[in-house]
Amino acid sequence: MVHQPYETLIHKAAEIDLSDSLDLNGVCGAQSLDPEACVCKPKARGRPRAYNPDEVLQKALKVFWQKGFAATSLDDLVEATGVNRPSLYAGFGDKESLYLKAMQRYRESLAERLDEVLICNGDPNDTVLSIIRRYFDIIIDTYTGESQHPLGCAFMCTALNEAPQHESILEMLQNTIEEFDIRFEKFFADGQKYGCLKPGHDPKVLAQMIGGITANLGVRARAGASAQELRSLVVNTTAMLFA
Amino acid sequence: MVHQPYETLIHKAAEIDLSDSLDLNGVCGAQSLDPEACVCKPKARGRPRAYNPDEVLQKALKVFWQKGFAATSLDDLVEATGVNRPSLYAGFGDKESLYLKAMQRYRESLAERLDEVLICNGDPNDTVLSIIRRYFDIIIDTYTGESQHPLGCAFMCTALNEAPQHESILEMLQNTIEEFDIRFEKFFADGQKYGCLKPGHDPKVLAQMIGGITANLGVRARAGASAQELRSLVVNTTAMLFA
DNA sequence: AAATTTTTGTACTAATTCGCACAAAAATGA
DNA sequence: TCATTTTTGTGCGAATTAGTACAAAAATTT
Repeated sequence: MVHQPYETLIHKAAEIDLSDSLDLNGVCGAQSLDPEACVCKPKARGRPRAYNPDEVLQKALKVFWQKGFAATSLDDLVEATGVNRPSLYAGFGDKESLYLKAMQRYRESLAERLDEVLICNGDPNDTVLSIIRRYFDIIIDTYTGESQHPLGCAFMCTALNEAPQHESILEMLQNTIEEFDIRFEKFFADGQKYGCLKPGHDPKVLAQMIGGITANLGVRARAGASAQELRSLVVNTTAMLFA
Repeated sequence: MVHQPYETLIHKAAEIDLSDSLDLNGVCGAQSLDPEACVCKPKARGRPRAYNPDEVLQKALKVFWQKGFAATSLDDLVEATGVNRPSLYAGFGDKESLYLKAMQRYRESLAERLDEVLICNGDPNDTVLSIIRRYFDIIIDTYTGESQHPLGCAFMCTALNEAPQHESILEMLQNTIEEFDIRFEKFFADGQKYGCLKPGHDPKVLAQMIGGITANLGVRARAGASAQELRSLVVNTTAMLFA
C-alpha cells in the first residue's frame, strides 16, 4: 500500500538482513512462540495461546502460495488458519508481516533439506551429477507436492509480483537469490577443489545454470507441468552439463 | 474472483486458443480498433473514439507490470490511460480481459522482434552463439528498459501469481511457454540441420537451457539486477553452452 | 479468592473495490 | 435540420477490504 522508493533499499537491506534473518519471535505477542520446546522458562503468565504458530504459518503460506499476496484477504487467512483476526495481528503483525514470516519459514525448512543433500566431499561414488539430481528431486517435490495441483516456486509465483510495491518483499527476494547463489557457488567450488568438475567449468557459471534450470522448473510447475515432465527436463539438462 | 476448476482447462484451451490468439477486435465496441489503418471501410457511425486503443493497452500493461494484476485497481487504469471507466469496459471488457489484451499485445510485439533475430540459415559468419546473444540483448532490453527500475519478465512477474485463480491467465501462460519452446526447438533444429550445433547437443534440450537462462534473467531483473549484471550472466552461460 | 496478565472473539469503521445506469456529447445519415 | 448511432463522463450502489475497540475468557501470581 505504501509506495517506497527503490533507492533506500540497499541501506535498509544491510540493516535488517542480519538481525531479522532468523528472528521469528520478533513481532509476536508476549508469550513464547514455540509452545513445547523451551523448558527453562517459567510458564507464561496470561491466557495461553490457542494455536500453534508454526502450523499457522504453514497454513497461511498455503493460501498465499495459491492466491498470491494481494489477492489473499485476511478473511481467507482467518478461515485457513482458524485463528481470529485480532489474534493474527497480535501474533504476526499485519498481512505483509505474516506473509514475510510464512515465507521465511518456508525458506528455512527448504534450506534444511538442501543442506543435507548439497555436500561435495570428493566421494567418487557420489558424483556431482547425482548430487545435483538429488537437489532437483527436492525442488520438484516442493514445486509439485504441496497441493492437489502444482503451485510452483512460492518465491517466483508470489514475491516477484509484489516486489516493486513492497520494499520488504523485494529485500526478502534479494536475500533469497543471494543465499541461493552462495550455496551453489560454494558447492561447485568444493567440487572443483576435489576435481569433480569438468575442465573449464567455472563454479560461478555452473551456479547460474542451476539457477536457470530451477527457475524454469518453478515456472513450468505453476503452468501445470507434472513432476514427470519436470524430471525429464532435469535429466536432459543436467546430463548436458555434467555427464 | 471466480474460482474455476483446473480440470476444464485443457478443453477450454483447445477451444479458445485458435480463435482468440490474434483476435484484438473481439470484445471491443462497434468502431474499428485501429483509427488510421483501414481505408476501405466507410467512416464509423457514432461519436468517434477519443483514445488510441494500442496506446491504452501499452499504458495499461505498464501498470499491471509494475503492480501486478490483483493490486491494480480500475482507478489506477483510468488514471494511467486517461480513459473513463465505462469506456474501458466498452472497449476492452473487464479488468481480466484488459489484462489479457495488454499481455497479448506485449507478447506479439516481442515476438516480432524475436522473429527478426532468431534465424539460422547456416551462415558461417553468424554463429549460433552470436544469434543467441542477440536474442538475449532483446530480452535484457525488455526486462530492464521499460521503466526507471527494471520490471523483469511481465509474464513471470504477473501471470504466475494469478494462474491458479484465473483460468484464462493460466491458459495464456501455457500458450506463451509453448510458443517459446516451439520457437527455440525450431531454431536449434535448423542449427543442427546446418551443422552449427556441437555433436551430442539436442535441440530440445538446448531450448530448455535457453528457457532456463531467460527465466533466470526475468527473476533477477525484477529483484533489481542491472542490465550489465544480466549481460554478464548471459555471456558466461552462453559461452559454456556454445563456445 | 482477588489481582494481574495475556489471548480470544464479536462487532465495528472507514476506505476501497468493481461494475453499471443514465444522460450529455459528438459524429453520420437522411 | 432532425433522427440515429456510438462514445463519453458523472455518479452511484453493493460488496469487500484492512485494521481496531472492547469486553469476555483463561491462565498465573500473590
